[in-house]
Amino acid sequence: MTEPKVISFETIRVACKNCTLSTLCLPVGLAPEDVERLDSIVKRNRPLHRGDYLFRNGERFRSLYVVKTGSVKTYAPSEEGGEQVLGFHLPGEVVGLDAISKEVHACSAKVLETSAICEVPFARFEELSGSIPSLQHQMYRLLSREIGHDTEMLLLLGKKSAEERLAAFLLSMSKRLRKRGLCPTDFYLSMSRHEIGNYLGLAVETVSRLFTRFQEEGLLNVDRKHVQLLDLRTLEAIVARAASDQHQQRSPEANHRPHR
Amino acid sequence: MTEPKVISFETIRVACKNCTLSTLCLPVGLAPEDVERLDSIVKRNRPLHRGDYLFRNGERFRSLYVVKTGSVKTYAPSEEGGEQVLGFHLPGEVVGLDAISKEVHACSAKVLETSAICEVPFARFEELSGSIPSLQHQMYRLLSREIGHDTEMLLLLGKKSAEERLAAFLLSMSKRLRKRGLCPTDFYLSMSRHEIGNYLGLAVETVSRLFTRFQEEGLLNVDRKHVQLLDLRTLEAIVARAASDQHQQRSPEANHRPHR
DNA sequence: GTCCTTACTTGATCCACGTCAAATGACACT
DNA sequence: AGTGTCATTTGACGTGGATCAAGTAAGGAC
Repeated sequence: MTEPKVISFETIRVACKNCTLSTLCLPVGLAPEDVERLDSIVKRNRPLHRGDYLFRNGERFRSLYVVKTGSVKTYAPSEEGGEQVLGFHLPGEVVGLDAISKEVHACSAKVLETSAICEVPFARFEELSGSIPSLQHQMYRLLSREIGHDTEMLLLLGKKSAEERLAAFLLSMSKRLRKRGLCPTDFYLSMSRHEIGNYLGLAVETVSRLFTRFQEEGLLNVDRKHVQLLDLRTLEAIVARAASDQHQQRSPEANHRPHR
Repeated sequence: MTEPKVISFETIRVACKNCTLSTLCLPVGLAPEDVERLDSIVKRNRPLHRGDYLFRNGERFRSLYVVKTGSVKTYAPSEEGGEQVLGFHLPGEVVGLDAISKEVHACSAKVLETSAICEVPFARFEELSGSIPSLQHQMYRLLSREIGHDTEMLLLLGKKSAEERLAAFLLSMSKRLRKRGLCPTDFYLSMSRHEIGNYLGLAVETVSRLFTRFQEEGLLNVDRKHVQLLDLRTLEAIVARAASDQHQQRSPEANHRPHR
């Protein structure tokens, strides 16, 4: 409110219709006037900084948040500082979807680096989506995609080795960066080794050793938080390996009773 | 059409408004005429039997399925018969939510025992939900709840020991049966040890040994697929234990830079 | 009933990864 | 530059649970 000039500049720059994420975040085929309506309910707060919270565990659910730039981690804290990292959220991704059902946040969302975040008050969004079919459709898809993603993580945590997990994590980052037009082979990790390990169900030491080993094997270069993927092909092979090598269970259910 | 009496009896019996699951499955406060509308799009097929599929991996997504009686497992098959069991679905639970986004089923759903299943064609449901706000709301909540549930599983697979996993699984069954008015301490497991192990990320042998040990410790009785939980309190303590014992990580992020 | 298949159990090893310990390196603050 | 803090790395070791290997028992076909 101190500098109208800045505000108006920001207003233009950040409108949904100009957002570089619009293909990720807006429903395809949304009529311009509907984009306006959506735009009008989205709040654009000042940039947040490392350590800031979007919301905390236990707070009442009010809004969804869309990462515009930067990154956010969500985690379920337990007493005594223990926590389970639930996810890392990159630009274009929505945070807070799990809280819709309970109306209370079951996890906390913390900003990992200076980030721009859009806030979408859910009650208003829900109302709006009732009158814009393609918005509703997009929301169903968004929620469903999140379920699909969690499902992949279940597979990862349930069946894969440490090596496969880290490879999958790196490729996931790579794929998501590519989708956003960022370099998929050369990026900074805004989270610590500790957080990566926690997320993947591994000890920090294991993560560290794997980075070292991957580097020795020429799959990547690491320097601190900077990662350069050198051999996507092999990394993919490592992830895919799980399917064939592992748990070679000769599906005893496959040929169940011929139940004529 | 041979016995109108039976047909009409069935028609009445299975209508949504008479369904014993309605409090689980219908939005609260749905107007009677809206229930009718929902009812009219729901298909009620003949009972399915063990081994039947609701849908398979790769098929085009058309409908959601609601388990009315019986149970269903969903799993992601990989070549050579390996698979990851994604979930077991009890009466009142919806199957297929993860396929909305991709329009193709990424997993298969197989019936574990003779079951009655309602089919809800999604396109028609989606349309309907656009004109019934509370139906839309319920759908958002349903999808969100699924995300929350997956999130719990992530924690389970990422951080908990074999013992904790099995205890959590049994308590989850118990809780869900209780919600449906069924006996929460005495039930049959319609899935094999193998499937339980797969679901929990454990080897069959480990599951078997744990059942034996839990029985020795007086926590439950098992006989084949029949389980009687004797000491819910202790089982809960085992699950909760994870929070305090495990990964006693003194959250290095907790007191991050005081970023004044 | 017998045979056969497959589920489950139990015991004996093995190893991937967690845990413990210590050294090193970044970065922030003075 | 000097110091303290904390992230990361590296090494040594221990263990939970996977894997391998029988043995047992239940259910289905005939």
